[in-house]
Amino acid sequence: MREVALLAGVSVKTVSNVVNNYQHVRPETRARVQHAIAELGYRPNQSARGLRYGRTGVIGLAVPELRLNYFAELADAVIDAAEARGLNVIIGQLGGDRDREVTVLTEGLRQTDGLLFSPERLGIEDRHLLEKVRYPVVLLGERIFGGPTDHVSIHNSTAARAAVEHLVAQGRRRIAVVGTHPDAREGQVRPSDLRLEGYREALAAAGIPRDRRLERPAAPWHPQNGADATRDLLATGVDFDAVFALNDMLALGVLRALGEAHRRVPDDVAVIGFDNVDAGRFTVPSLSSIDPGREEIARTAVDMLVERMDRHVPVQRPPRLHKARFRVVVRESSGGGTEQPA
Amino acid sequence: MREVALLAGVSVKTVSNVVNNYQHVRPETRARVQHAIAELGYRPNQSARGLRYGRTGVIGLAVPELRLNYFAELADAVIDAAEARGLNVIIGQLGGDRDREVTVLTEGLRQTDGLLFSPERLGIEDRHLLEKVRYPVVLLGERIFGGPTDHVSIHNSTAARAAVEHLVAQGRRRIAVVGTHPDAREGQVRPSDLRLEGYREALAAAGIPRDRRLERPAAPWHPQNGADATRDLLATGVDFDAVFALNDMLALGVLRALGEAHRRVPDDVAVIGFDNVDAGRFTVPSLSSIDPGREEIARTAVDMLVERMDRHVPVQRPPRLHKARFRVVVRESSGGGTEQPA
DNA sequence: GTGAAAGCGCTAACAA
DNA sequence: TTGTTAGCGCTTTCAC
Repeated sequence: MREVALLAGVSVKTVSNVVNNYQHVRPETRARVQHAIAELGYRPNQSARGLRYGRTGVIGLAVPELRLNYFAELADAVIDAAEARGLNVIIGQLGGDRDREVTVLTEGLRQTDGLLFSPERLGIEDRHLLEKVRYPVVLLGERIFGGPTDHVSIHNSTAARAAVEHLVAQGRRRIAVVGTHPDAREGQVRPSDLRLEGYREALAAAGIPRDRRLERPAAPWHPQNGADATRDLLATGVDFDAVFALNDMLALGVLRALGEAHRRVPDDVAVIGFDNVDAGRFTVPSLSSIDPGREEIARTAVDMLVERMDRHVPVQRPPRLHKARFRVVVRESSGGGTEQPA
Repeated sequence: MREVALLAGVSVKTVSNVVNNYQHVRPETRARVQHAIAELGYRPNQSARGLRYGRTGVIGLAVPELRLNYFAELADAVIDAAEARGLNVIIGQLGGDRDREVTVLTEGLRQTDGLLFSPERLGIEDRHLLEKVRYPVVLLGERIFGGPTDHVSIHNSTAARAAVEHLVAQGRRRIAVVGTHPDAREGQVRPSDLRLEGYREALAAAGIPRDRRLERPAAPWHPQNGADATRDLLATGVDFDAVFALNDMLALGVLRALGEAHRRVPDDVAVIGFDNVDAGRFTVPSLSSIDPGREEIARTAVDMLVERMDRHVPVQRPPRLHKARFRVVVRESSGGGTEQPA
């Protein structure tokens, strides 16, 4: 910067003014400075700026794994939402490692002003960790509720109920659910429990008796486990005409296992998933699902974080919980077929 | 930091020593400082560190879109490779926007020491842009060759040839290719051209005459376009017993269109893709593909970048081109089926 | 409209 | 083993 000032024959302050688009700089001076900048290939040192401003303009996003479609699509949306506010995003992978989740949460990601945190292992019982965090955090997901931070989540049970109600509306009565986690611990709330709850509510509302043989455990939620659970279900010989997979990855496995067993989808068995990942649009048949409103989640979370990072906010607001709007997306696997195949 | 020093009754330097795990600190002093740190919730200011060190410890990764499986999986691998070297990663999405690619390349991502750059629009003709870049850049992908920076790429034509040779080895003779880009411009080298070249080489080597009706254009490489191209191919009525999709996204669409047309895979038509994205493991039938060695790509690229960022490297090395090892992954869609389905 | 100087938080060099 | 000082590159304040 000093060199630029020297070359342009001005002070560093004027260079700074030009770089920051300060209004009151004579056009001629501005041009001379810009020329010098180009000449020397000067790039402002962002660390120095960050030091001066007290903020880096970078936020962190911590997710389990980027190769899981859901999180890749979430990260995509978060990056775009952050960009719209002039922020960059550092992405950290937690990798299903509890210790790592604790470390990232308590220390934050380097060089960031705040963190969007989507844990996979931490639960309600770790809520106290959030109390101690010294920088702005917005929580994503369903693992922890009632913490001291802002939180963006989805209508798990309501959306699950809507999914099953859709199956019921298609005339299905023997509706299996794949992906339950039977080893519930007291105080733990997991997406699987909430979605199962919605499933049961929908059955009850339709006057369909619950049949525990139709509730199949599968964890973690990967296609392999969805396929295995479906094979188990088929092996029991119990009758069913629909499957609600608790997420789309499971649903991919369900479709696969049904295909292997020559059950036609949706004729013999209707299938609906949860998350509406891109992959579901490309299967044969295409997969019905619940769209959790990823753009809304990303936008809201970034907005909340920005607000918490902003020191100008006079009063510290109490923590907010935002649940994004969801949507039932009907595709071929549940008898829709109106939507363009891909 | 001053406050911590005050509370612990030491100088800021000692606090610094403790924070940086400097060896020669008396255990008792260290404990006192650590206590003060915990007490005050002190977190080192990374901007100040970055300013002092002349580096931020953050690198940038610029890719077209994170929701495209290939790039999500690449980003996953890059983040892990960077983490292994103590670096964080800021991810920028280029979104198929040429101007944005130019901006990101020339300005870099904020707060980063270097950039891994995987453009989608810039081509050979933009090589000169790379000349002007004032910070370490490693190029990823197949769009630009012969530039002044290090470059990590894959054996496009060789791998494509191996894919088609695999189909030939399965006894296929009427092998279609989906995903060509017919509007070649002079001097442009695109992955599609390189892979098509490999396809033709394999046919020639097997003594199979080339049939232009079997070369189907599709762009961009999305499932929808793969499906459309396959439907077109089917509509022409020309005979074929295998399809080489130039990437896996196209292949998903190919599988879909074949399924709709009741062509059995692999019995009637064998299919192989390129990229080996996770999604290919979960289709019915599972998808054969070319594994481009993502871990190797990520590791090599990060290593090269780190080396260029390191001022201790005495001589500036000439630009290097590393082509990662690939692997033909045989799954059900090309008559394999030995690999575990999911 | 432009310049001079102070200081953001940290660590390397040196001193004690 | 610990303390003091200078300065990394920038922007803010206050002169001019």
